[in-house]
Amino acid sequence: MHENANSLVILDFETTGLSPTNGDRAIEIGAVRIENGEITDKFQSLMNPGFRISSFIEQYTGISNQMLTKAAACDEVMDKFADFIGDDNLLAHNASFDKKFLDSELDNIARNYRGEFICSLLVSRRINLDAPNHKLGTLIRYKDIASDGAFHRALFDAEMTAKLWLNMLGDIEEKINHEFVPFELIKTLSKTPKNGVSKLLAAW
DNA sequence: TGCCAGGCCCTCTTTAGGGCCTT
Repeated sequence: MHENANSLVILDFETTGLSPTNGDRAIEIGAVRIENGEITDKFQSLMNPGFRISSFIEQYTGISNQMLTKAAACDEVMDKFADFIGDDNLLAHNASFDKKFLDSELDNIARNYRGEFICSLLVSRRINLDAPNHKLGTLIRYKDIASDGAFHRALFDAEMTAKLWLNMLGDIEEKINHEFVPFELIKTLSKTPKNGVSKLLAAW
């Protein structure tokens, strides 16, 4: 783990599709940094993938081809984003998706990161047992978290994921004998079968 | 031409299939 275990970068990509191995690219990155329970920094940028995006993605995200022609290239934006995340640990909602795009885009420019990825979706499935489902928008409503903006834009989704995360940390804190939730506990929790979660939290 | 993601997790499971999530 890196030096500042209290600092976490919560990120969200908008992309041209689901799979970088099929040629999909990132078109927007949004991220916030939280330290000691507060948002202390943010990053947002559109990026030009070098080809036209589908009308489905234009509609889904509200990001148009016209907006992207004016944006900086992916390589340029991702270089700045690699500086932003530094060595912080990382979190995303369904992290396996954002991780594969982060890895792919950073591979293109020979950049890297040293932080560890954790996933708010995997944690939610273990602690929000009564939620109707674990989509980001559903969980925001389920938790009564105020949201005023457009889902499926990168910075808004990153901000909402951060609020959801802080809310879930509060729930976990109430169940353990710690003043804060250790990163190691989150990693263990993410791999614990649902029926073992109560016992795990009680043991901390 | 025709193909078109993949990790997690449950179950009527493990010699597998399918739903959930992300764009």
